[in-house]
Amino acid sequence: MMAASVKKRLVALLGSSLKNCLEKGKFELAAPPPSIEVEMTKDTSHGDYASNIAMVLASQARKPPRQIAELLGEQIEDRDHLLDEVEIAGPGFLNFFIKEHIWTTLLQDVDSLQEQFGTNNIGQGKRVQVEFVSANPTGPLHIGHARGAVIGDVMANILTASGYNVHREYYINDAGNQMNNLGTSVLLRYLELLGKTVEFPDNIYQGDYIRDIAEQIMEKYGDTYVNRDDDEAVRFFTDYAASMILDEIKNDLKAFGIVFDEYFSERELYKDDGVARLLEDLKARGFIYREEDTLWFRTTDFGDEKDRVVVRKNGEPTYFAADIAYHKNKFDRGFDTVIDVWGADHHGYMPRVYGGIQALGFNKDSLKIVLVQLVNLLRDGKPLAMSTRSGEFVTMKEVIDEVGRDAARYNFLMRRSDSHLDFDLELAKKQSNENPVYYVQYAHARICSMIRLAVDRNFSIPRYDETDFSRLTLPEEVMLIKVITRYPEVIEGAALSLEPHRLTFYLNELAGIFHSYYNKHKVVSDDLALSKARLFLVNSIRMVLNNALNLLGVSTPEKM
RNA sequence: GCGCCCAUGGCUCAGCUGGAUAGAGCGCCGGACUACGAAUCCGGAUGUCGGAGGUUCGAAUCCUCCUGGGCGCGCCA
Repeated sequence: MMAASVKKRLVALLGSSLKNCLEKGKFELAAPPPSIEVEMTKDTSHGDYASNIAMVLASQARKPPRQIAELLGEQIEDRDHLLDEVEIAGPGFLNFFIKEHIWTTLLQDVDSLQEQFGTNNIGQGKRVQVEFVSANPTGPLHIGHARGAVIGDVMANILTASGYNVHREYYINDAGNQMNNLGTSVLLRYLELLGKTVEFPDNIYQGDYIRDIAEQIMEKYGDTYVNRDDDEAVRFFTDYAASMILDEIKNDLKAFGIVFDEYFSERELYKDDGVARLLEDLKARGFIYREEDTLWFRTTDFGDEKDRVVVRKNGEPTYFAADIAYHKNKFDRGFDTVIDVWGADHHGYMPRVYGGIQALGFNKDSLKIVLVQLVNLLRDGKPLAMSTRSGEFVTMKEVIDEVGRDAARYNFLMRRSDSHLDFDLELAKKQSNENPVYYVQYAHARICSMIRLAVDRNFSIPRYDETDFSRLTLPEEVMLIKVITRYPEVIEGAALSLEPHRLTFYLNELAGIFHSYYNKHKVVSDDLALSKARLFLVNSIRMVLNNALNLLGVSTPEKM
């Protein structure tokens, strides 16, 4: 059974205190009470937690904030004896000083939950789809895709750990002009290989992988297609190439530790005239109009800067038309929340997609679009030029092969996703203090090493009930305990804000406090009870490091 | 030109959804292994939070304008 967090218990205490005040007529409110916020303090001289509720209430209660704080403080009924002291400070903060032994009681969760420690149930089983990567199968994944891939993957992990029922999906854009370009590119290369003189237009894909696929087709089918440049031939080359490339994409993702529940093909949407029927539906709802042989969606109704074409003059639906159908499909599958992870270069596309789902009657809030800024790939501080079409790019696979999966993943998680990221290959490769992933992994390995030593000396990791926590009196130990017990809140916050980077920052903090503690104090000593208590503590740290790194998809080495 | 995002120590970035004296890492200088792993630790300097107004008990955070950067503005995806 998970213990309620101290924060939640304080919120509850304040809630009933407020109720008492109102019932006893200590003050009156002109409006319904706002939700009560309790925050961890930055400075321990302000206690462990603080609430600003008195200041928030001041204007509607028409009393000075400090007076409100006094009244609230008096009416707190601390039946569980959580508190040493409630202090009124500054302009009207209520500062809570928690009894020290309360913290150690929270460590019971680490012992009883083990690998599950840190999980929560804010999701309550709600179904969430996370759609990410979704690169066209026109070439291998490159470094920019890698960042979105990791962020989407870890976000999905965090949501799973928060009680959501998560579905990971990759949308394959395999139905547009770019695909025809791909087919044509391979066809032309194929013809060239067979000795034909061919001209390559500018918009053709030129990477080596195009040539590889052309060679493969040549080996398999000889010159079967040499005199055919008709639509059917192009379609064959397109399908063949797309399938090869998609397989490679799947392999690369797998090597990066990323596995999808579903690869959803854009072509699915066209089956049974799905897109056409959707457009009819929208037309019936009055959002579609015709102008000069094209069909327009009135996205300006939803704040877009101009209306968008859904069916071109040549009669073909646009990518956008399919995308509305796709989002409808998502909601029809019963997801409560749909999350799209996009490259930030698509941000201008957001209003029309939000418009699309609203036109269909879905709630705007049920779609969350997370933008991931593009990555600048550097080597020794110098930028590497990249362009998919010209074939000059560093693939995701090359990056993983060069710097390693752990370092690559961790590097992508060290910044908030909407912030630009410089990814320096040489820096990411360094096994040094410039590379935070090793800092955290080293803490884990160090603890494992310590435990090995302790076991050699016939210690065992004590259970919670066998541990004498009164021996953990050092300030560093109290600090460590507090940071450990904060871990579940970090996950909850990361899940609510869809911000995976919070975990890496937390891990760096935890590892830092541990390393410092380690250098200052000996865990395994002649003092049996003390050693056991400290072993329990460091093993709890190990557990948190293990659980958090698992969520990040980063390994937890026992030796380095 | 219009729209979106960003601007925080020398550099790279956090800042928990408006809280108290704005924090890390790197870099720089000086120290710590006959002690559970030195990929570690300890000590030392650095800020008009791009600028100007506004909102309120309180602003790096919210609103307006300006400056400087990134991206977008296809019947491409």
